Amino acid sequence: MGSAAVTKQRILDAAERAFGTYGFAQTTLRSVVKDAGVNLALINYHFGSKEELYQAVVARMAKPIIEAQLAALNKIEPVAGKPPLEAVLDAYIRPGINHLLHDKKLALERAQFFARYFMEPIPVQKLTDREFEECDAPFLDMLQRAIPEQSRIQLAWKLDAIVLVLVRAMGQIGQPHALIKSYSKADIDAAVAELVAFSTYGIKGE
Amino acid sequence: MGSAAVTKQRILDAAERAFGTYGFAQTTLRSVVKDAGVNLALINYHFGSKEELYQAVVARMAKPIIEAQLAALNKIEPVAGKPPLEAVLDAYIRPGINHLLHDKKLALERAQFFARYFMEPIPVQKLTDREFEECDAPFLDMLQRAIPEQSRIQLAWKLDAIVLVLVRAMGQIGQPHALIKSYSKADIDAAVAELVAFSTYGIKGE
DNA sequence: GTCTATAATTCGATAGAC
DNA sequence: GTCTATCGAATTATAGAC
Repeated sequence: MGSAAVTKQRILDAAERAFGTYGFAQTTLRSVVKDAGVNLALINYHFGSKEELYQAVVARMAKPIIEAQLAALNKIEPVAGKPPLEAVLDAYIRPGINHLLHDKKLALERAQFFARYFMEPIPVQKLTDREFEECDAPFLDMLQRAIPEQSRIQLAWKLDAIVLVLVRAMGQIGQPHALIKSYSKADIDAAVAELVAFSTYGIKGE
Repeated sequence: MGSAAVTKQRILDAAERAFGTYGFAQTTLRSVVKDAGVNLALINYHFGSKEELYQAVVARMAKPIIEAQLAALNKIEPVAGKPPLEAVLDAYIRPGINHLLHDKKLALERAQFFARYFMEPIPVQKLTDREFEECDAPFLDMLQRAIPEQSRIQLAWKLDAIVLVLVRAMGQIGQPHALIKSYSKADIDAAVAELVAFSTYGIKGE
């Protein structure tokens, strides 16, 4: 890999940490280049602007998660003509956690960025509106087949709520009362099971 | 009320709107005074700094909500020696929503501020760490009496998740797929019922 | 208490040398 | 591609008149 590619990656890594910790508005490009060990002007050279840097960080993170989620969704086997609710939620929750936490050295910063990403003010959210959009529709379709008696609006806010809880759980790893106790595979699997159960019964409502 | 008190209130109202819409970092004091119709220098005269203004807004909002939640908690009647889970969650969820949405003219901005408040980066959260702290312990105590078979850590992350979902619901009022469709009492009551059900079954996990 | 005017920083972005 | 140096804009905070 050429030194330019290395520079871009160092900037993206440092930006991920900064945006995840301080949010978009409170992140300064000067702190990013200091952390990355590169020159200030290189951000604008490689990415154009602060907003485009943010979009690049989001895009790099979203791509593998969406691919994993859709792959899991397509593997669901219907039971009695319906996809099992628990399987749909598992396909939604597990790939994101697994991918984000796979590399233990990067897990915390990825989780924190992901948590912060969903909590930006609307003007910042508009910068990356369409990144995860392609994933919501197919999951909502499958949810409606799993629970036809609930409206799409009900399922939509519940799915949104699950993303929130999921993101919250990842952002709090290591803190005293966190759901995910450590980055070990056992703790992660246990947490996923709890999240899927919480979501399944919460959504089913019975 | 003297004109100084009017000025302070106008600043607090405008700050609530701005902080709720743009977050702490992206809110400029210039936009606040423009919205409030007062002079820029009066913010520092009355509140000292941007951070202290933010703390004042949070304190004004938190006080009545906490009082209402604790009052509702104390009214719970045990059934067979245990407080009913649904009653505990109702006492947690309903007072906040009712107080925030009571005044229809202020409901949207209050809800949005409340949603944004929970989603600020850690440096901003530190400014107001202790505001809602006194409310968590008594509710966790009551939850443990309601479901003794679950650990305090399990109940803690689930209660935290419910706050998140609640806050999310309030912050999205009026948007297309929102849980709370309007500020009418009927829509609010319906949403509270759905949230309580979602939380009850999600927490119970069966 | 309220205003005008401005000080003192800080930030994103860029020009131009290498 | 990478660097230094700096511009121009925007911000918080404040000094001083009224």
